[in-house]
Amino acid sequence: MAVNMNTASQWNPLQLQAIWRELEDQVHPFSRVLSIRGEAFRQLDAAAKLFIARRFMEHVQESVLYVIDGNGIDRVYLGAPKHLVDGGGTILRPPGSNLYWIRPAVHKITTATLIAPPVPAKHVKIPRPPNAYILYRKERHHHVKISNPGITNNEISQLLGKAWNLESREVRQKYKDMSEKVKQALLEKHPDYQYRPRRPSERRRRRRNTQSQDQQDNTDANNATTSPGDASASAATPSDSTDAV
DNA sequence: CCGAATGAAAG
DNA sequence: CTTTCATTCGG
Repeated sequence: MAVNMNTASQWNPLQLQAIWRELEDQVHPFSRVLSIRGEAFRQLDAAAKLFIARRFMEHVQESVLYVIDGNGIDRVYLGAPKHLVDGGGTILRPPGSNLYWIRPAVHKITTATLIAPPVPAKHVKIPRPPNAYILYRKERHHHVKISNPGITNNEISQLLGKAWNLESREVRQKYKDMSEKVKQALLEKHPDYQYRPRRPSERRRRRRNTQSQDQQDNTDANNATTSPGDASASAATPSDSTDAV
């Protein structure tokens, strides 16, 4: 496993064909992942792996990856990562190591310990980066709570919200910079991160009314969410009773 | 889950 | 413009 990627394989073309024919038995219209015995895989050099991968790619028409089985079976899989995590599996990459695929946990997980580093899986939810005020509040939360026995979190928010607005631009800028750094660190760790808020529909109904909402109509003080725009959504207001999770 | 603050991001 | 959600944690 050295540097030669583009050099010729130690296997001649005829041998490569033979290796491929054996694996090709697994190929059918619905197979998206190839299974290769660990022992056989270790016989392959870089060029041979590339040869096989390209052949398989002709069938699946997508980028593929070699992934070592992390469930205790001496086996390697070739395919797009998404097919390995579809059923809830996880692909882990211990630092400086190969990729391991962890099965959801069907019957027996014998060698789960093989993969110690808690590298986040593909689809774990990444929390959004905190904004300047959130960092400010987080930093002072404990102190405020200690200083004001019995204070509630909501009151802490009110207190620190006031304090925040009274802070100098320098102080606020300091936290703004911090939030920016936190965000950059997150993007570095998760280059594909994207804030994806759920649609209002798939979450709860009524949200609190903010500034200048005014009392347009006091028939139902509980019903907010009146769009100021037009009459398109006036009558509807679907679901209102049960939202929850 | 909600709320209470602020602000980033998305629609 | 609107809403979600990042922080906190008792209700």
